[in-house]
Amino acid sequence: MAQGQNRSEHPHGLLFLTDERLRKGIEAMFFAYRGFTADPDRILAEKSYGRAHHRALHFIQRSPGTTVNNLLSTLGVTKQSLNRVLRTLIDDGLVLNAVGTKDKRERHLSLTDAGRELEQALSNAQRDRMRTAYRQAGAEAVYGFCTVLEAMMDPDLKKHYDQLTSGEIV
Amino acid sequence: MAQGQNRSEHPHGLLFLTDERLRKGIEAMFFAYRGFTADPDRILAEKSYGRAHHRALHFIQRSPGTTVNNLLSTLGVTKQSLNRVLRTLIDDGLVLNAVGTKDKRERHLSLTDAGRELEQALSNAQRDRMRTAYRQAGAEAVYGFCTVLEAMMDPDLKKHYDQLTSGEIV
DNA sequence: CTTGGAATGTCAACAACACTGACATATTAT
DNA sequence: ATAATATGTCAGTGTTGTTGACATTCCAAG
Repeated sequence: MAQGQNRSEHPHGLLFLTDERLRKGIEAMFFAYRGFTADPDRILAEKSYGRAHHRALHFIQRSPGTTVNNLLSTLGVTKQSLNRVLRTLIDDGLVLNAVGTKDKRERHLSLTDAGRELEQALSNAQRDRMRTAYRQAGAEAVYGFCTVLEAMMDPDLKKHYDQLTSGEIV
Repeated sequence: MAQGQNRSEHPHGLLFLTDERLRKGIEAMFFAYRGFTADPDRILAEKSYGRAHHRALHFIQRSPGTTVNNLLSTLGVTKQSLNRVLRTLIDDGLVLNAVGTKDKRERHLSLTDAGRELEQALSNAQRDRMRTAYRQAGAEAVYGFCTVLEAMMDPDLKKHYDQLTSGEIV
């Protein structure tokens, strides 16, 4: 029965747009994301932290001195949700919270030595898997990988991504 | 200071394995996954369902007649967690729960017409974004995309993925 | 200088979704 | 008969997200 398959099939080499191929990509994203987070998750569990702590550490490391508001829009969560995570990281001595010099309402976030250490451990674990996958797949595939991922992002999120990858210092 | 950058840099065109590139891929995964789930999430929120319901509907649709145990290992959650979701889907008349004929301990799961309808709506929303991204990136990129994702999966999860994409009927 | 708004922090309540542990019930296999 | 399997359920807990409300501090504009 016609279950809406091949809605986008064209005779001119657009077979990669069939519903079957799209579904395969969807399932690949699901299973790959599980692998993507598996290694950091193990480290986090030991320290009784969660994925949210990893994300905060990552983006603070990536943009040292960033403000809460900036981190908020990068992570896409509410301030209440982020604050709970930041609170524990600050109390545990992993994150520094400095009142802004120019604008004293702002708080500038950065990692302490201990924070950098944990972030490194998490990043290394995650990069190890990525590196293995990259090497296995090859440079060409990696290029395609990033191209498709970028095309999947919401425009608003893509801005944050581009800002980070352009390597500026906030 | 040496922050462990370019740990894997080689002189022979392996620049795609630098820590910088790996970090870019990690961030791409994070932002892309948000886009990946955004559209279904909107539909689910209307019906006060969550992502877990979507996953269950998806894999039941994909393997009609599958058992609870099989779904359990595909999703990688506990039976208590899955049961909560299945309970609501069965009570709401989206999923059928049939006692096995061969082995009466097993329950075979399948979608009702209403279940298929919702699953289609969710899948269409998700596929629309994938299709746009695929078309934008091109066939070559899509091939690389899948290759890298597959290399990122845990071997156990990859088995489930391969089983699904080989198109068998459980 | 007052006032409005921005940036931040915090309290409380709630929901989704994962977990563990324990226990019950069929049913099949040995 | 007994052990193992497949499933369901109850109770409790933790992480992470949400709303809504309210306070504080500070910049900026009238």
